[in-house]
Amino acid sequence: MNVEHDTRTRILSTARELFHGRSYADVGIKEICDLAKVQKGSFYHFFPSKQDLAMAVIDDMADEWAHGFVAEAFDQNLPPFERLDYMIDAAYYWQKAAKDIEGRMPGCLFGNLALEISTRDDVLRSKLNAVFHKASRRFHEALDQAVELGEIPPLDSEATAAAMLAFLEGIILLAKTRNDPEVIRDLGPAIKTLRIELAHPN
Amino acid sequence: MNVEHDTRTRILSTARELFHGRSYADVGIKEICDLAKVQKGSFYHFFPSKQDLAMAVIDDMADEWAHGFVAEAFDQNLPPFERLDYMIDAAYYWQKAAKDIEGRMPGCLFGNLALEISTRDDVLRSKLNAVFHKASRRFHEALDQAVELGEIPPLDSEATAAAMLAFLEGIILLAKTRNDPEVIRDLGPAIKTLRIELAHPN
DNA sequence: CTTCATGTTGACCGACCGGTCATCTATGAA
DNA sequence: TTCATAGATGACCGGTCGGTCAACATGAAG
Repeated sequence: MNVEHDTRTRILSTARELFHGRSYADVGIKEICDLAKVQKGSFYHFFPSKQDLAMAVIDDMADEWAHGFVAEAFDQNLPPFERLDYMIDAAYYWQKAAKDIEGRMPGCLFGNLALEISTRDDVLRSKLNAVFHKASRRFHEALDQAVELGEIPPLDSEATAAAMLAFLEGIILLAKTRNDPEVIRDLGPAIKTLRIELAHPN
Repeated sequence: MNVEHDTRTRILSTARELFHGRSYADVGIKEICDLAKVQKGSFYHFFPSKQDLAMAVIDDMADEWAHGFVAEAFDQNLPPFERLDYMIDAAYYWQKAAKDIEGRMPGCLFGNLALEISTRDDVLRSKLNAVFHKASRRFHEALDQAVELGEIPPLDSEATAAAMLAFLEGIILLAKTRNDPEVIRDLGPAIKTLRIELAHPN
């Protein structure tokens, strides 16, 4: 039932917000429970450990992402390169909205978590790696279609896709460090200029 | 004297290693003291707080960086675009060496700290921002020289420089998440394809 | 020999950490 | 009506956190 899982959902969304806005280590279970109006024992009824919570948070966010503006941006009806612009725009507006409300740019939850915990927790690292891999596939698709349509010459679309994702994460990192979402808008469009050639056989 | 500052130096380099290999929040002062063979009271004789330690660590690393392989990579005698290749190579070999020794990729200390603490500590954030700004100046210089030499058409060299730095941070992030330094070598060279055009007056 | 600054020592502080647990309540099937 | 199960409660655990402090060692200047 809905009510049964309501507690779990409240924990999940509260944790996601806090992890995103601060960091994994900096947010305690007590704080999550207080904000979600859940008792600690209740928390551990749904999540065996903080690590499990993090896993669930990543899954949750990845789902919402995939079915949300990522699905919009990578709409098959859009010309491939417009999807890139859409993605940059979406990132910009999201970060800007967050900053307008909270005064600071949270950045990308996945990027944040990846840098914070991937040296400490291999399970979470590989989960985040999977999220990135899946995201990179969208870029890959778009690039292949752009080649098919003759919009760009053939290239190593898989590597270029990964490079584009890296660039996206990189500008979000820089923007967060400057606490200025405009960085995303200023640098973002350069994502379309990234190219990795096909390795030619020798 | 040397010996007088030896304790401070030991704290500093131990903290740098631990922060780089794990994270700011995950490393306690006790652990730093134990590894550096320093008493806790002694620690607080040199650093008023953990935040001050972080500041010193960032300064320390930024100095070593600037006078180390960054100075080498951006050697004025190298052709501008070869400096970019050099920088990517240096990042690759450094991360690879670290992984071979410790089994995991530490990534970029500045990037790690930036994503972890820039929403929590504005002082540290702005210090990290300054480090990035300084690093971006090297790219800027190289780009301006490439234009002067007629190697590339004129472009918005400041924005492109920032984009290149973002890309570098992005591929290190991705590589760390995949725990595979090869990502840097595979995607890195694409840094040379990044371009942001000059905004034309309308 | 005294004074003073620089540094060292380790016990100590309250707060908080992630996590446990016995106990209680609500619900719905048999 | 009974009983099992899912969930809620909050006290409690050992350990660690960042940080403090009074006492003490050392060595150079007067």
